[in-house]
Amino acid sequence: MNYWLMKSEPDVFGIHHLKEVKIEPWDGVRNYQARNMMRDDMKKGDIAFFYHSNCEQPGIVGLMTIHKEAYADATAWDKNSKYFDPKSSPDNPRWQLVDVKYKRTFKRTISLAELKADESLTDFALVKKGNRLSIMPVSAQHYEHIMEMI
DNA sequence: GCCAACGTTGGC
DNA sequence: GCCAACGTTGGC
Repeated sequence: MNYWLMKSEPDVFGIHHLKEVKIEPWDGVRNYQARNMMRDDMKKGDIAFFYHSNCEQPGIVGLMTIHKEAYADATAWDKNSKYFDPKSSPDNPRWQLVDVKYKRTFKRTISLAELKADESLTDFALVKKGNRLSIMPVSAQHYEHIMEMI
C-alpha cells in the first residue's frame, strides 16, 4: 500500500467535483517525474491526499483512492484539449494517467501553512522549497501524522 | 553536451 | 499581479 498527494486547482477540478462524479481520470499531467510515479508506482487501492493548489487556501482537503492503474492520456492527442501535446499519439503515447475514486472530504482544510509549521513534516516533499511536483509520494509515517491533524 | 531563453507552477 | 523556482527547448 502506497500513499500519495495529488494537486489540483479547485477552480478547474476540486474535491467537490470529484465527489459528484465519483471516479475521474487524472488527466493533464505533463511532467515526467509525476508521470513516472503514476506509471510505475501507483497501484489500485493506493490512497491519495487531494490537495487544492493555486487558490485562496492551499492545502489538503480530502482523500481518494487509485481506482485504475496507469493508461494512456488521450487528451494529449486531442487538438481541442488544453493538454494537447503534438509529440504524443495513440501509437506512441507520451503521457499517462490513472483513474481516481472519491473517498472523503475532511471537515476542514489542512492548510499548507499548517503543514509547513509542523515539525514532524519537515522532510515531507510538499513543504520543501521550490517543490512544484503535482504528484508526490507520502510516507506511511507522514500519512498517519497528517490524518491525526484533521 | 552546454546553457540561455522561455514557459509553467503556485505561493503570496 | 508578482516573482522565485525549476523544467524544457533548441541553437550551437
